[in-house]
Amino acid sequence: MTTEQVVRPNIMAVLEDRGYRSTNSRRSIVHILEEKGSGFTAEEIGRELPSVGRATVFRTLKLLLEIGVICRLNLPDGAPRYTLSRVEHHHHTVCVVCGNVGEFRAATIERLMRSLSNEIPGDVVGHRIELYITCDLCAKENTN
Amino acid sequence: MTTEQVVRPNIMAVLEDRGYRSTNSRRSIVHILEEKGSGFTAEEIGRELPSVGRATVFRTLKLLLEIGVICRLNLPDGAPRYTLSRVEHHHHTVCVVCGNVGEFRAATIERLMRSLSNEIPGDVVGHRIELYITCDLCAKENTN
DNA sequence: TTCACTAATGATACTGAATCGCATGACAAG
DNA sequence: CTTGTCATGCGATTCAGTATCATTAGTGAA
Repeated sequence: MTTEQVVRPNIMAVLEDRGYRSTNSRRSIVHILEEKGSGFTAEEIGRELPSVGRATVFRTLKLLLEIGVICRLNLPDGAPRYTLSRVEHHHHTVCVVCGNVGEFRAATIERLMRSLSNEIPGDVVGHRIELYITCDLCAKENTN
Repeated sequence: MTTEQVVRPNIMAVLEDRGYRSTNSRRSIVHILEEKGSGFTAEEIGRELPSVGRATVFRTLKLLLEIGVICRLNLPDGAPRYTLSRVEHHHHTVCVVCGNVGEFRAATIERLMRSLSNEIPGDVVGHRIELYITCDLCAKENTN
């Protein structure tokens, strides 16, 4: 019985609905994820859960990736960062200074992509958009 | 004196203009790049140039990346692929079946990105768009 | 509750991509 | 040709992720 505010469907429930077992390791990993919310690396998770094996962290992240509750982001440098996905289909903003990751949706983008598919040879099956930004926090720190 | 049709500025010249030396290794790597054009991996280059050290291949690719004559693409799986950049600013199509990479430009995208920057917190400093497609060739092979 | 089946785990070794450190070698300016 | 230094190749190393496998612990049925 916790007081955490879960803003999204219970991830463990999603796992169980798909026939995956609710284990201690998975619960604690998911718990960390919900705490961090975005921009975490596999390494970080592992460091915070020394009792959980390295392989299990990767296995679980892979699993969550497959069922679509997290996304993997390949930044230009550094280890890939994972982030909880709040909404079904979305894109990411990445701060080029601090590496923080945000999400956004824009219907105009989706419309544009659809219309673009006529000009592109082949069948468009998906797309990925990343906006590189300097977030307000980093911008402020720079001017000081 | 070769008969190759160089569609873009001589890469070696760009390197030299920046004060980098024109060496055998760099020349042969650049030569392969111009031959392949797009969608090559570092591994492939290395395989075709056994006389050139592994590290040198990566160092050279990194160098070319920095001066902007090639792009690195992080596909959902597999090693990153590099491609010569024909034009200043552009985006990529990646065939999810064969991994082939194409380039495209669309003024509408750039306009949209500009207008989007109002809705995004922070300063937008760049963007990256990848379209995942099944190319005509792969589509044809699948129906057979 | 107990049981048995099997998915999941942790430890460890391994892979493949990329980088580092360093001694040697090759450029290019004089 | 000489010289300073940039670039190279080699081998060791890092780093993310995976494979293997014996052991553990969920789970559904009895």
